[in-house]
Amino acid sequence: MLAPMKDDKSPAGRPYHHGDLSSALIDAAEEELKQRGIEGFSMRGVTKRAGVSHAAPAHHFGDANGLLTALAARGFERLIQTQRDFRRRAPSNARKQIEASGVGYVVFALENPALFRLMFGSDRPHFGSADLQRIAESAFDELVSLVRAVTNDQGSPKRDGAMMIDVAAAWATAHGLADLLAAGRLNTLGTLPANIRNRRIATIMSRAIQ
Amino acid sequence: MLAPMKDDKSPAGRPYHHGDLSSALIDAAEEELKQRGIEGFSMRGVTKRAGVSHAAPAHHFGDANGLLTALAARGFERLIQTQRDFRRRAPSNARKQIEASGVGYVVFALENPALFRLMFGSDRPHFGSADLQRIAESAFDELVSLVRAVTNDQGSPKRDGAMMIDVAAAWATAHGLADLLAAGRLNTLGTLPANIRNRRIATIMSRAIQ
DNA sequence: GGTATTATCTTGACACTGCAAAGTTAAGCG
DNA sequence: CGCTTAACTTTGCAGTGTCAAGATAATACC
Repeated sequence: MLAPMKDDKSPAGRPYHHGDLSSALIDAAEEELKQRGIEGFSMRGVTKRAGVSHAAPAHHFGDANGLLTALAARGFERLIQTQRDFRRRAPSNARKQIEASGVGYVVFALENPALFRLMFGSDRPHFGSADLQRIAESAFDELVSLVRAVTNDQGSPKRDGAMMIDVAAAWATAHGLADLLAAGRLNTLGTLPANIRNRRIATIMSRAIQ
Repeated sequence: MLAPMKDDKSPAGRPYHHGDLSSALIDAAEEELKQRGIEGFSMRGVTKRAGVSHAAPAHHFGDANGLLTALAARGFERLIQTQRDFRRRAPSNARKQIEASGVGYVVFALENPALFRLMFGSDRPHFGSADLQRIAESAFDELVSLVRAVTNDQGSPKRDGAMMIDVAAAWATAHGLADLLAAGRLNTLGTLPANIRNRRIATIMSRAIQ
């Protein structure tokens, strides 16, 4: 007679307890987002990918927006990382650093368009969440310190008001290029080979800080 | 005995044929969009506002995205109009004109944040539609001719490649400011009084064209 | 080790959504 | 008047997010 084989699998072919469902759901959610975009994103699609029931995420994330909040936080981590990668390969002077940071921002958006839109073009993540707020703020803080480094390099540190303009100009330039390119709205620039495109992005970034 | 009173009202209290349902639906859709955002937008909510059955729009717009396409087209018309309004009140020299155009772009986004997001941050409108494509292109063309005017003013007209950089820089700057400010992400700038804020936007715009 | 508790996951139900099909009303036109 | 067609309603269906209740496994405690 057959043993009940209760040791590792349920009759459905998978263990009742997933083990690491929380991060598996974030992975599945990113895949779902990549393939169907925010506007096609569905919780039941995510759970299908992860092979669990449609109500499984509730315990970990509350509702769908809770899962998207965690996904957005992962996005900000990756954005920061991409910017650092580009800065590491750039000359160490402050202006080149901020140009590289802007190029990293745009490259992130091009490599993760749906995630970028979740982070900056959606109301679904809960931006009041402590985790998300902290990581998003730290991305902003890096920008501010880069701008400060530029103005310090120039000998005469600017007043706060003037520096605020530089911060707004730098962020807006990177963000505008990122959003338009990721949406395919700026194809005269977007269809160029990556290295040439990135040089031009750096040129445009350099104008923002004066 | 009662007359069937078939002259003007149905038993539901409204005429069976609306008369101008098409534009009434676009109005209702804009209100729905303003109140619930793209991500809360629902066709049934729109028809409730317009006081018709939930399937009434199908005849005029096909599906929900068809209605959003018409709404996006109205958005581009209003964007162009706002930019023209700001240019009309600005000095006629080319640089001031492009600065004013950028300020108009941002002001439009601040006054119509949900519409702006529909136009630039959504995949739902059918951007291949002839009407929408034409009006969106004409907005882009105005930008290109403004940039050309600047470079012509400077005596030596630039080559196409250089002008393309100026176009990308100007659009990205305006778009980045618009998107970030409308999303409340740039509050050091966004919370200033409108006239001061607009002067700073013009300053940032002026850096984009060199 | 055995039992109670708690965390994790499933099942079922509900209201809402967009869309398609079929029916109803009115308008245009001979 | 009658026919055709446009405009709108009703009905039905599959898919969605969320809630409540149940099932199962891990853990805590004795």
